[in-house]
Amino acid sequence: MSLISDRPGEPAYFANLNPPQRQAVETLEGPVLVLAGAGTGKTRVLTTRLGHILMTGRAYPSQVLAVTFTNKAAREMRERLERLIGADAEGMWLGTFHALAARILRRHAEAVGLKSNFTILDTDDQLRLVKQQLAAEGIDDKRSPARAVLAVIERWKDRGLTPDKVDGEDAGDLADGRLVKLYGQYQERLRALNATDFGDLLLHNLTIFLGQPAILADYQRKFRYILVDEYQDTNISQYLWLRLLAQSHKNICCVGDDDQSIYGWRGAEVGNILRFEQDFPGATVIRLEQNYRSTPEILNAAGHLIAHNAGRLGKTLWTAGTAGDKVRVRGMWDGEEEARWVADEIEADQRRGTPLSEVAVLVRASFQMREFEERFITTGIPYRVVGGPRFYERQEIRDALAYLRLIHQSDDDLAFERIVNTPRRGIGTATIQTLHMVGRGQGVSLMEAARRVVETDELKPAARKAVALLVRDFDRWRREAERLPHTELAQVVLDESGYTAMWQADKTPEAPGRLENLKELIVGMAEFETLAGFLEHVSLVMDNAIESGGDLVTLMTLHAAKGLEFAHVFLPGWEEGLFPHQRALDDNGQAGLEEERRLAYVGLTRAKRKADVSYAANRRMHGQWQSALPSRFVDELPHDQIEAETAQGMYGMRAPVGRGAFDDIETSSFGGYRRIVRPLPGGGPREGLQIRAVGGFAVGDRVFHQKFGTGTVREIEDAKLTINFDHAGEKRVMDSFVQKA
DNA sequence: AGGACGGCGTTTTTT
DNA sequence: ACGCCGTCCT
Repeated sequence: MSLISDRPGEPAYFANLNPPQRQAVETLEGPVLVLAGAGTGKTRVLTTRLGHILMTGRAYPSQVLAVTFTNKAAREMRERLERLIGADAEGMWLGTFHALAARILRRHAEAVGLKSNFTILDTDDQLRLVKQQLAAEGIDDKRSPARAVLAVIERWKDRGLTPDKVDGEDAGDLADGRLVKLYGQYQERLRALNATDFGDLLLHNLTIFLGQPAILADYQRKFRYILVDEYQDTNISQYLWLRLLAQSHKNICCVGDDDQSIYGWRGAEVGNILRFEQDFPGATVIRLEQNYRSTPEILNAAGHLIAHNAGRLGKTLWTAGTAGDKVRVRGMWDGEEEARWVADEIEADQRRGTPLSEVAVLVRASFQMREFEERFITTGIPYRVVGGPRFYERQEIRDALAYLRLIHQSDDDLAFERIVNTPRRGIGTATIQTLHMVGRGQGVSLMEAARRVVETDELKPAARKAVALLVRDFDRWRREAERLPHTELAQVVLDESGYTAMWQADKTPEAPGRLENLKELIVGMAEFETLAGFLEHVSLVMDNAIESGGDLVTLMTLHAAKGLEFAHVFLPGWEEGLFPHQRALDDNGQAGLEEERRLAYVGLTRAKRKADVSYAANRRMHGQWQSALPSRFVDELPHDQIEAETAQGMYGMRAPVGRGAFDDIETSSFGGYRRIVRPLPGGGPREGLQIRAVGGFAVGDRVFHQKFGTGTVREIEDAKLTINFDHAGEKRVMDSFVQKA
């Protein structure tokens, strides 16, 4: 394809852009916010804009910074850009926030007390570190679990807060008020290990930029154009990083969709996108609202739903496409019936010739997947599950990597601890304790401590011999690393350490698979030139690279579905408590609810032609049958434009939407969203968003439940009744599902 | 050093 | 209900 179009002076890549898309491509100077609704051609705009910058000679590739959130997005952007302009894109700084920050940090590591070969820790390592700290500080790890401590530290890092900037107030009662101190110690430990965690990559960049203006100025000059994808997912650190880099020329273009911000729980700050015009005065805001993906019915349903959110910039998606099917909503008796129904519908799709790869089931929580998998297996519907444990998170892979990390960087105590006695080589806890003492006492790493200890008689002869052997092995491997290609080195290390033999001797059913994975690891290493390059890849690119090709139904969480599209999308489990999830409501109130609603919006907008929402009255959760009401999101769909059905035998179910659902419930508008208020038997409306049940039950009442029969009310907690059923035993049910007997 | 038992949590996930 | 993790006991 020629880059010159029929119209002289008009590059061919402008063809097929609609006016706002074209404006987004051509507005190169100054801050630009592109509000790109779902399915509005965002990726095309991003790549064309990059191509335009390069092809018009406004900057060399090395002067363009293009930031994405995931490796997948970075890869796609690079591929599409290369398709557009070929090799001219080489040398561009295109990558994830973390990869780019790591690249910068390796150049200036000494500025924050690190060596440039620092290790990037994974969650396992971080947790181990925090646990050690809690133990050392004598903090009860029952009351202050390492997970929770780490979560608070990470949220601080997300907000760009170093230990000296944290105010201890928001630590709660975690760690007996010593959390800030713990954070400081944690950072010191990382430095001693010559390691960072993910948050540090950005945080250290900020420290360097703010502490060494000359370095910042270099990067400000270097990156003449900055492009950011999925801006609604950035956290405060990332925002600050971008703002510093863009400060002088302000040629920053952020693309995102506030309505698709679904990662607040891991530090993303939807406020970044909402505040863009204040943060970057004079910004051009461009809305991409023409949707090329979905039918008007789907867009309508999604638009009506998301309009219930208060905090949004506002966008209305439209399509030039022709009418399709209405979005369907179906109420089911239980999760099993729901799964059966979905499977039946998928078989109907199959008969109509819809490829299964165009069908997806999107769930709120992964436990919902089990029921669908079971049904798909019994029905013989081929499916794939997206998500789940990833290659680099497997035990055997982490072990193998620990060996390689330790060869590469012998200060890596966490790697040392991981493999010091794996396979068993007679180095027990007592010996490791001694190594720790020596290491701490002399201010050296465990590997160095081990080396020194074998020269003394601090250890029993057997242990001393084992440690000496280990040190000798690592010394040898480190020497061999100089001359052997890293794939061969890995092979040698796994064999000589006895690690391979350990799994060969293992007779559990998983063992052969683990050996396979180790082989795969070594094959994967071949793509990299150096061990360092490979390790960087592993820590930053924890991808599931394998995209299976077959014609399979996709089963995944709503979160995992962002950015994808399918002809037919099933959205099961739209029940209060599950979706919106109770925890989101409890932990984050109104903001939590709005994020759940955005998640529903993301789900709906994945559908190209058909969307099927469903809810079940009863569901087995945590081993108990739980009853639930249809999600409030069901009621937030445009009643007159959806097709609602309720399965037979739904006694006690609310009337199907579209025919007066919630007609008996008083509703009122509260700050732009609907709040459902219901008079309680013993008092006025209470805080919270629960839907209250009709009719007061009292302890001791005899009641009837469609599924469990008759029973006696034992306990009442809000709308939840604990009932002792005559035959089914004690169950907790929503009061709307029982009637007085 | 390895198994048994008890306690707890059980939304979403990238880098 | 269930699985995972940590501890304790052998």
